Amino acid sequence: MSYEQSHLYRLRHSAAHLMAQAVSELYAGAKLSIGPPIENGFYYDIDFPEPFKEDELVKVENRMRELANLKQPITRRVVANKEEARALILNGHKPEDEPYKLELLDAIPDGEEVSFYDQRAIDKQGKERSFVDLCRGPHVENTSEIKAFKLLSVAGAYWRGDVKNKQLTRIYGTAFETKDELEQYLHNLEEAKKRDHRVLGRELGLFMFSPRVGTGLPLWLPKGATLRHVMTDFLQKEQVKRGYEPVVTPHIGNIKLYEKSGHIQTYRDKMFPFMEDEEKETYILKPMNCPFHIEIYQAQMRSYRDLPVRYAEFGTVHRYEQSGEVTGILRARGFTQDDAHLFVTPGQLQEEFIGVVDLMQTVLKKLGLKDFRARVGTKDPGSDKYVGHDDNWTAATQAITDACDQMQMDYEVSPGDAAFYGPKLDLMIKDALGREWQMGTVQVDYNLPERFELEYVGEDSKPHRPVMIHRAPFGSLERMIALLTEQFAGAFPFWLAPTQIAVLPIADRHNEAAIALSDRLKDTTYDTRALRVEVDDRRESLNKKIRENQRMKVPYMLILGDKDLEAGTVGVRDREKGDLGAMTVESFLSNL
RNA sequence: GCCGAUGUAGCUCAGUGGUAGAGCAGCUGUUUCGUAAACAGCAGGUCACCGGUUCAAGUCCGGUCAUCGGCUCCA
Repeated sequence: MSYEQSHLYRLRHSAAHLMAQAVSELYAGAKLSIGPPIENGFYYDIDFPEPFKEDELVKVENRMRELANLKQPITRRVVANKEEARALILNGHKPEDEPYKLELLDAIPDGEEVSFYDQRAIDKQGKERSFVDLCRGPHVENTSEIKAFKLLSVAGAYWRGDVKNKQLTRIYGTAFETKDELEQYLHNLEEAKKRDHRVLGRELGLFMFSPRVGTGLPLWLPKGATLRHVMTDFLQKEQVKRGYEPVVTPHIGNIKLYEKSGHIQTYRDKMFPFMEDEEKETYILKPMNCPFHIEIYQAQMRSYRDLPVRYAEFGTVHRYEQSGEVTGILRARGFTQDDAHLFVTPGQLQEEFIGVVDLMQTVLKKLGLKDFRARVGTKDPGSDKYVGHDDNWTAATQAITDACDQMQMDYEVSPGDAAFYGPKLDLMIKDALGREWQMGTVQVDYNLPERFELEYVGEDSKPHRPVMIHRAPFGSLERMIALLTEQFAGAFPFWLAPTQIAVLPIADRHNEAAIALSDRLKDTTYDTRALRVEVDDRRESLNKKIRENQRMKVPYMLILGDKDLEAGTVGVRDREKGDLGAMTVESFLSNL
């Protein structure tokens, strides 16, 4: 049974109504809009006459409890027509008091059933308490079923999700069948916070931010920088195998290039302020790498025999994200895309797209990510933010879905989630707090080749227009590292761990042997790279060294004391399994 | 950007208008240790910043900045 059909879903929906009833009683003039159940709870968007503060949640909660205890039966009422519905919404109020509900009513197509949910009861003072809401339902049968609930937070939310509309106050809450389940959920939330990449990023020494550098501009620390290198090494090797060629391009470029690409027109408000030189030329900090790669493509005549051309670059870009949306390295203002642009003939598009999907599947497998979904972002017909001809959009969308079908990649089509220049396939994954983020992406682009008048000479000696594929299997190194950190709770798999092995001498007299062991390990190649080893020769107890290396999630600790020097062994401790006992270095290495 | 919240030592946090505190980390000394914190001492602060109220502000009020949750937007 799906969540939408479950009793829990109805319970949460009813909890939203109960909250609306409490709010209506407590705040005269509060206008209700919508209040649906969501993945982990519910919310209700309300237009309050005065700002609603978070500390008022307790008051609302208490009132909800009182109303729940009245054991109000919840009944469904279907009205005959919109006039009757209108009267029921207004219930003696003026139309301007119920603008949102009336708008919702107007949006219901004629002929469709219009239903209301009604809950009412007589309280101890003999007064009738009631609440009627325009609603499709379904609901539970009685408000007394709503026992385990909690209001969580207050947020602003635009009416109908449109910034041009008024911002309403959204109150988030959650409800469960039992108090235990509620407690468990709240406990899990606390646990999830410990996995937050911002917390682990600091504890593990991966990256930092400084107010003296700027919002959303991460500083990569040695351990984090190592992680980046391991990831880029891996991907680079995969790409070389698949015929990609590396390129490197600057961080800034002349604005004219970006005017031609269309970025300035569509992207201006997301770009850092422009720079002007003494000759009055304007430069921009690049928000995307594509125009530079296009310049490289265009620098010479291209034959159909040269195609596909695949230019790859770990390109650092800067985007001026709104202050409220910067989130650690999940959403930074400076980040590095594992970018590549493929210039292909229309006939090669399908095969190349499949090749990219195959690369992505390889990457996901290596990273150990399973819990993701694929989304095909298509054009929202109602929006004017897109560039390019409809025919090309249709062909590109077809190419994407065909490739996915052939690669047996399950996907959902999501209108409105295309890039401004073309449709795309995105890989979506959730972070520790359950928020979904886009990681890898492949985008088909007929638009930029046209804007830049890209050509190749075909078999017929005539010029033809190539198609471009933009793709980034990680998406960005920053976001991918954030997501991996949260997925693994900081305990990266061995091949990825910034420090793979810590050598722990028990006493000072073992330091020399520890360093020798470390040197030997560093000369050992694992997964095409030298092993990453650290010696912990601080004058601390063994227990303390173990504790701290355990906290740093180092996969293996090699402990070296008198017994080992004598026997020619090391004490091996596994991050998960604990003490594995003494063994020779050879047998340790062969088990890696 | 907008709505709400938070900002005290490197980190986690206490401090209820009257002389800024703890644990961990750091430093110094002692300890040389076999699988998750040895012991002792020392040092560490413009209580985010600016302004106001008050005899007196970490504490009350206003503004700014940063961070956190959400909306919109995005890799």
